[in-house]
Amino acid sequence: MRVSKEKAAGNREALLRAADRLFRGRGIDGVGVAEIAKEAGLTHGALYAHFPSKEALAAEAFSHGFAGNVARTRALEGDRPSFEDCLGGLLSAQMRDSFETGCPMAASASEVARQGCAVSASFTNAFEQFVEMIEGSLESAIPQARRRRLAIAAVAAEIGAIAASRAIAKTDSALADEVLEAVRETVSAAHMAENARAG
Amino acid sequence: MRVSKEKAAGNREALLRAADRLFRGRGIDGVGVAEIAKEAGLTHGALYAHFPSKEALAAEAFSHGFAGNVARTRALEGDRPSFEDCLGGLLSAQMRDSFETGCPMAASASEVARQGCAVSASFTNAFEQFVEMIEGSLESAIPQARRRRLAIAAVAAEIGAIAASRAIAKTDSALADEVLEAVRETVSAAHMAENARAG
DNA sequence: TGTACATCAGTGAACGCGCGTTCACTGATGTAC
DNA sequence: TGTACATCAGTGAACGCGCGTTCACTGATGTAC
Repeated sequence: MRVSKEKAAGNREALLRAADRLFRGRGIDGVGVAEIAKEAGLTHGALYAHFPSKEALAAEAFSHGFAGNVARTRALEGDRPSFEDCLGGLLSAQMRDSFETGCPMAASASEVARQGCAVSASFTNAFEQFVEMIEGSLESAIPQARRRRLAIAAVAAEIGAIAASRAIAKTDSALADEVLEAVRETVSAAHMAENARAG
Repeated sequence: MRVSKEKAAGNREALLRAADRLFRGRGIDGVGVAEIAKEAGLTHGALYAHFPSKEALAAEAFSHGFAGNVARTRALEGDRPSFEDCLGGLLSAQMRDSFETGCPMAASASEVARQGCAVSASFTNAFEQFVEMIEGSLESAIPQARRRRLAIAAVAAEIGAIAASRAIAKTDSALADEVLEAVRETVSAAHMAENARAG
């Protein structure tokens, strides 16, 4: 039966949150639309009143989830965290172990490459936003082009480090921790080199 | 009907090659056992004479494919490529665009985190081998612990860079290229800093 | 404000399909005599 | 070397199941009068 506009908007939001959580935890191919709808307190048919297809839902859920992570990070780290603070927050065991709230890009990077354009566009958009956020934490003495380069590398390295650390953790937790630390230290070293160069 | 031992071994090999190729291209969840068997010239039932389950096949296919990539890389780059040669070969548009022969770790990093122990163990093993290979390209003036750290970071960054670049390529090919270059330059900068430090 | 009615979010059965795995069977291979 | 037979790689039908999507229907909501 028909529900109020407010209720419908709330249901849509619930679908996005459920999809985001489940997709991060088990992958887009690993979760069915029925389970998403059930978690949102609906039946699967209702999902198609809000989204034309599972892929469209995935694309929107990714954007939605990423925006949530950005907001949470901002609240946690304040207005102007240092570059090293960012690295520390992103490349932590906590970020690795929280599948459903951790970095959505690391959770789905290799999967997105096989999805359609809508999902790729959401990923790209999130990547750009993420880069700008990291770029903002870099000292203005470093030329802009070099800030951007370092920020891009930091984001890409973070994605690889978290994804690899997660894949390894089930087998060798010491190595999984080592991966996070190695990337943290190495990106930080590149940062210091840029600072030294900038004088 | 029964086939000769040689033929059976050949069929097993064909199954591994087909599984490796298809899993890299479309993900483990994205390919069915029937298609793998068909590509190997068999029916799906035969697969279970060689592997106890799809997951076991995935784990072995991953190891098999990774070993193939290592052999191919060795043949291409000779005995002692420089660290920068390694980076250039790994972080190239060619490596990004060849889904089925490119880096298997980048192709499945975020997926492996959700698979069982067997797949995780294969991934971990490959990661370690990869790190040792990169470590071998570093100057011996750098202390061993620092060589290892840099090698781990390079491998993790490579995985993230290729996976992200693939995810982005469908939407923004310029940014996809920028990612590869940024990681190449940044890891190279960290390498130079280590060399300078080592004197 | 009260009434009649069009709208449409949500339901749940049904669609065709492919999934991973099992199993009775086949028949060439490999072995024991 | 020749023969009888056990082995087992491979076949293909069948298992139960969940998938994404569609659709006739329901009934509360929102609107027009």
